Amino acid sequence: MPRAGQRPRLVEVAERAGVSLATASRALAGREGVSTEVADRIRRIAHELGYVANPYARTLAGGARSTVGLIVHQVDDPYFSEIAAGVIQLAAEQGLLVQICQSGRDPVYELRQLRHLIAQRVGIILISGSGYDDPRVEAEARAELAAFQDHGGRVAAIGRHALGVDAVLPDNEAGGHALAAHLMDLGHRHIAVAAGSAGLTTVADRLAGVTAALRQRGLRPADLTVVHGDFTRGGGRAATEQILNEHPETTAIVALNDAMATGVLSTLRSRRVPVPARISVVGFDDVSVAADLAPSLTTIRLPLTEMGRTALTLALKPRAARPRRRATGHLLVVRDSTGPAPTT
Amino acid sequence: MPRAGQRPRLVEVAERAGVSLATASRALAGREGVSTEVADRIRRIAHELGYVANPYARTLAGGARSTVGLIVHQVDDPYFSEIAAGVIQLAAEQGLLVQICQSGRDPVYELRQLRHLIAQRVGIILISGSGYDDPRVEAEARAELAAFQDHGGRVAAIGRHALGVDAVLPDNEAGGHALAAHLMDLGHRHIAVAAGSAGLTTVADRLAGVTAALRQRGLRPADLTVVHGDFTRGGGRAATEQILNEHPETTAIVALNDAMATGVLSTLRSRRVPVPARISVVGFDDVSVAADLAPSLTTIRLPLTEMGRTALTLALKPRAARPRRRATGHLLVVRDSTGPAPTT
DNA sequence: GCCCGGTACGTAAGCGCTTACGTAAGCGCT
DNA sequence: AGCGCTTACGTAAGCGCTTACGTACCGGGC
Repeated sequence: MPRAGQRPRLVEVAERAGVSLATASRALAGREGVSTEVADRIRRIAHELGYVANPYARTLAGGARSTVGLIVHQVDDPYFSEIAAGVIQLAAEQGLLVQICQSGRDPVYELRQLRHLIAQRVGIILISGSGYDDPRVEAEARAELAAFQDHGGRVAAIGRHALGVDAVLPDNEAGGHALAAHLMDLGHRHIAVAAGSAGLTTVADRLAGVTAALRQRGLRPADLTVVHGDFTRGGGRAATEQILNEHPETTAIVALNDAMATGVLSTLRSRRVPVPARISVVGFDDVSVAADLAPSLTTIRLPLTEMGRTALTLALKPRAARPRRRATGHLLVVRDSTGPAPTT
Repeated sequence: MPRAGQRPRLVEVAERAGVSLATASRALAGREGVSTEVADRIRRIAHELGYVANPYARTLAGGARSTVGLIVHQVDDPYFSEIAAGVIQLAAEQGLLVQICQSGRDPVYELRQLRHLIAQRVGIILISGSGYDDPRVEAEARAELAAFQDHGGRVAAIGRHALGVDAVLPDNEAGGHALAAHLMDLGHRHIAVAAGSAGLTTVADRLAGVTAALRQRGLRPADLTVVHGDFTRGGGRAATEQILNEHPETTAIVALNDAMATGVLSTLRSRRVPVPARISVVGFDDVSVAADLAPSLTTIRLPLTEMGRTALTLALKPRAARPRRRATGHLLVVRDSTGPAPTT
């Protein structure tokens, strides 16, 4: 008998179908050992009753955990919100729930969030955002994730390669290379980099691509100005001030992500420096507003939403012998923020 | 005895403390009926063991549900991602987990997500984004939420008032009024509105504010051009095309949110229409990129992140006799996209 | 001295589900 | 007919926790 005002339970479904709890459970789980007619009848009745399994009971009883934990640095950063959108989309299609956490770019806090998710017994953990250069923290995260996987959890990372788990990896080095090459093709020789914190692996990788391109064309790394700061709009502003003051000969600024590029453009505008006539600017990521900045931003396109989907797809597959890696590819999108180097 | 490689259970804590399961549970829940010394000892041991309650078992047994479901239209829309950031922040402070769902601006799909969250037995539901003008769907959502609350769930809405639940309500009408007044102060008399879908209550409310301001100053509503479209960047682009083609006398465009305003600016730029010299543009919401568009956008500031926090705060309080309402206030932020009406 | 009430704890019954194991029926085979 | 094997289902034991109820003990009032 259905209890008034309560959600139907599996027993109700089973009773209505005239079968036992076990059979009903098996039928709804799509497990074998139930004849087709009976299974169909059970499913039909479940649907009629609006039955939805209680995930707490299901998980407690040892069934599949159906929630995925997503760790981002900051949801209101478009880089992460676009990734999150991809994850949430695919999760909804698969009937999974997404629990989202912010780490605030703090490795220690991130570790705490990670432990919290594991304690909450999520089935899948997706961890996005640059890794940290601090071997201690990375090692702890690695160990925690390894243990989690040994107990049947699944993990995928987005944009970090040092965790020993499946990963979706943007082509950071190649992208950095393409940006620098593009600027040099335009005649720029005095290039400055607005880089994020030195402790982020993403920063290091992108920077490596830039310096490689310079070296390839005969410039010495010493010719490159690199200013580190926050990997955010504010960091871009600060870096630009410093570049303008200390390296006035600069004709092009490479911001290592679009958030910083936004700050760079903002400062140049308020300083009335014409872009790209006097200084060219490039970003990295191609978040969706990049095309709407003024001038619209030349940048490296990463398929952010797709990256989110891919990461979840990896995590839904059974664990492989060795961590899988998916490169994202990269695409230089040339817009209005870059132009020929000014002829002195 | 601790089972190898498993997370500690409450029994382990209880055994180590030499007490029964019940006492351990009471102590950790901070319930009374346990002497201070014993409770302290239990808590200390739990901490030493790294014990974290299994939320599935806890919820199944009838304890407090500790997860909050957040429904947004689209996470990668800054309006929602900034709200989400506020919710996630506060949730983390409170030790709650946030499950996030996208409705994709589809009322039917939204209803499905809502039912899904309820079926998942979340404890709190936060539902953000404009309401729909479709009384059938709203009524169903209302009924679903009422039943959910009757079973002890808590609900708060952000930006919708027809759900019969606690709500954080942006000052849509007053904001619309302020925008129109600002433009008229600048001498504009040929104003067009790039409005979102007519079926969204937010659109209707903001539009009402605009027309009220016009009427107040002696313009007839017929003098106002209103073009409906998607409540997105693309919708803003389309609306602008139509306005330029069919109402060339227009000197100011009111976009009813910043996403549309972005599209408006984008189209005006590609059409080489000087802003604000020839046409002024205003938006609504003040998402964080609004200041970085070119020209920077005059808009109505809503405390988005704060709104997310406030909504969760409301939901954490016990239900009141009548739904509570919190107005957000509004602030006209004048930037570079508005200027005096051109002297013909 | 006894009874009463309160406090501090233990006992055990679930919460709704999954699944190992048991069982009965049906089949083909010798 | 009897055997074993498979298939289709039922039985019941938990998963880890909360909580209603029971019990032991202590102090105070008459």
